Amino acid sequence: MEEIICSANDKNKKQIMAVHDAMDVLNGKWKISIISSVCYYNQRRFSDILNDVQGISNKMLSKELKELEMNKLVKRNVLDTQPVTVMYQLTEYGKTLQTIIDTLADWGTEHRKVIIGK
Amino acid sequence: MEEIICSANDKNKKQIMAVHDAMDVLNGKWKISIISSVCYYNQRRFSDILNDVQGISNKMLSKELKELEMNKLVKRNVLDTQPVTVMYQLTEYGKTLQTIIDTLADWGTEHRKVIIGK
DNA sequence: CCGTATCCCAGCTGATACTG
DNA sequence: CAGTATCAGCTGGGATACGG
Repeated sequence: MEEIICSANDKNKKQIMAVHDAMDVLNGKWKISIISSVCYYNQRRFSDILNDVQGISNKMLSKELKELEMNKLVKRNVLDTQPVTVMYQLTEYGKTLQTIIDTLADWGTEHRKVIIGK
Repeated sequence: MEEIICSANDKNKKQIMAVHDAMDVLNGKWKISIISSVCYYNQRRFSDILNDVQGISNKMLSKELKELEMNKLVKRNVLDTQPVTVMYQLTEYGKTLQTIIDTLADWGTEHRKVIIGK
């Protein structure tokens, strides 16, 4: 009986650690919003993301994108145009975040109704 | 045809806004980790959460819990013991976050494998 | 045990301006 | 367009100590 309780606790700890591991990569005020922009549009330019993510500055966007690149979640593509066009998209690995983003979008949609209802 | 593209874009915008709305409540370095602790244990004491959420200080935990209370995601229960015991649990509304937490835990579990694999 | 109070600093962040 | 540079303010967050 005690072992069951114990193993149940261990499982909880693991779940909590797993959430922590996920948040390690998704930390920062803007990261998840940026990912959602890139994710829903498949491809997205710097200035577009700047518009999508309400309130972010170019400095922060630049910084957060770099971190996402370092974590192999986002890929940067420079197109040979004049002036330069830069496209951001999710890497294959980044696409595994889709479920998380969708779940957040669903909850956010419902949450908005609750808030507006007040 | 153009209308389809346009409405598709509108849909993307809405999704991005929805994610943004969700993150509005889940902002802060620790909030999601705290919720996962309270959520997986159903009930959790202040000092337990302090242990679960690796790296958080009592000051930050106190502050974040207050914000979660204000947003009606977490409920605070004071038990009449000596010394006082305080239990935190998710409200009914907070429980609607379960799917998000689970999704994050799943991704985090896989992500950990990838990282350790390196 | 469950916090609050105080001190204090690194780094996050916004604003503005500037470059290729 | 896609950033970088610089300045300056604010806040997140640690350490420590204390109160109910």
